[in-house]
Amino acid sequence: MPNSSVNEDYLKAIFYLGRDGSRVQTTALARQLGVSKPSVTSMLKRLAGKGLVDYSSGQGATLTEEGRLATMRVVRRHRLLETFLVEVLHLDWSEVHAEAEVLEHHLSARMVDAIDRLLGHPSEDPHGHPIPDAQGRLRTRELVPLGDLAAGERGTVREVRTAQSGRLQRWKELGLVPGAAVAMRSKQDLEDVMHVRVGDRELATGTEGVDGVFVEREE
Amino acid sequence: MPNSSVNEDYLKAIFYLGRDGSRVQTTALARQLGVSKPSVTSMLKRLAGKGLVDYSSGQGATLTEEGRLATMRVVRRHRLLETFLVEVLHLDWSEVHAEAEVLEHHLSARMVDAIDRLLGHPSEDPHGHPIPDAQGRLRTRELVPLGDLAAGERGTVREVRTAQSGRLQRWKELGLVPGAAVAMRSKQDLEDVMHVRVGDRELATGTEGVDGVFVEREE
DNA sequence: CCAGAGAGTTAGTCATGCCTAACAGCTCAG
DNA sequence: CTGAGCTGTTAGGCATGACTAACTCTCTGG
Repeated sequence: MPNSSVNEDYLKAIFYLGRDGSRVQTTALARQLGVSKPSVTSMLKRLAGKGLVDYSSGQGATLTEEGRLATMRVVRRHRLLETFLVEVLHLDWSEVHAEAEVLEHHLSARMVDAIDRLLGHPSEDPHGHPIPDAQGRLRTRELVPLGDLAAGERGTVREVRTAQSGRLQRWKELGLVPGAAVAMRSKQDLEDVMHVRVGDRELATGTEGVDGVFVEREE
Repeated sequence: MPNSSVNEDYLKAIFYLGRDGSRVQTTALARQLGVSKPSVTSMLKRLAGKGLVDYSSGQGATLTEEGRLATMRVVRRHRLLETFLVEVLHLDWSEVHAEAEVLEHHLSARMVDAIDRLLGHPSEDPHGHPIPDAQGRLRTRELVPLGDLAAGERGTVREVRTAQSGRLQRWKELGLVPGAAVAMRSKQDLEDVMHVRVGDRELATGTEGVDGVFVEREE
């Protein structure tokens, strides 16, 4: 039995919520997926039955190795799709997430290969997320939230993490896209205001406004 | 509620089986869709409840106007997808049907428009099937099965109708593709053998071998 | 110490689609 | 005219994945 669409959504959510190594809580999954807590409990049991997650009542869930591989295949499809939608179909950077979210569950291996080939085997998607390779390996980088830069520090935007198209649109207008050079000018932590140079423009913002923008620190 | 994937498969099947204007039988649908007859009965009731088909017990089913429009939207997505898979992703003519069969249920209006635009608003798919326009209008043509040509008659291949990739592959090798000029040389009806000129090649075949190849008669 | 907030579970339901078993009605061959 | 072979239906069940109601458990604050 291949994984169903819903199935894959749970795996992805467990993957993202458990990135810090912690076990993923029922409530966190319910919130993330927009379903009730009992739905999560019952689904975790089924996923455990399929060998995709480790789960014991009340202790949260983690992916098994098999579950992690299955998740990487979904993430690979998602990120290749986003790249494809932007590069080939010329859809907007800020809109492609929702499309990819649906289609990622329905692409055959043949189509994934064809897209990968057409795009020249890209290593990251338009938002800077690394694309897992066909073996499920995912490149990792040392990134920090833009807001974590100290005054005077410089860096380069590498990833923008959000599923909200409005935020993406704003960041695009501000020049906060992967590759952009940034420099933290000053921070007033008490008022939650920071001044950041983005390319050759100045930006004043609160932490919330750039939450999800990740940069590589300049050495 | 949008139509589910299964839902759309039933509508398509009713559309194709009912092209001749007849009401579509439960058994025919069950065979076409590979499900049991009771499944069909129960689904027809639900489709009738949604106003997509006319159905009364024991009398077969037909599409309502609303059902026909919904079907045209699916057919449009399917045929645009096939064209796209061949033209852009360079998948083989004979393989794309299965892919399109899945994806047709999951394309947003935005993606359909993007594909349509990228392809330059094509009027037919790689197998020669007309693509319904965005308003659900479907061009109709006077086509006859290749095997119906009388000895001496000429024509042009316009559509190849089959979901079997092996048949498509064979026809491609034989040159039986949309646009090909054909001429019926001779027919031995008793032995079910006909000799057809395809482009500049000679082909000897039985009716079965070219069942699904439709031609436009030369005036 | 105990009340309330949260986390998490069980129990019971529902909708969607699928299945088999059983039965009813029609038609046609012998 | 009778039974075999269709057609099609009803009835009852199953898996998936969701829900609400109601419960337990644990932790924390007063």
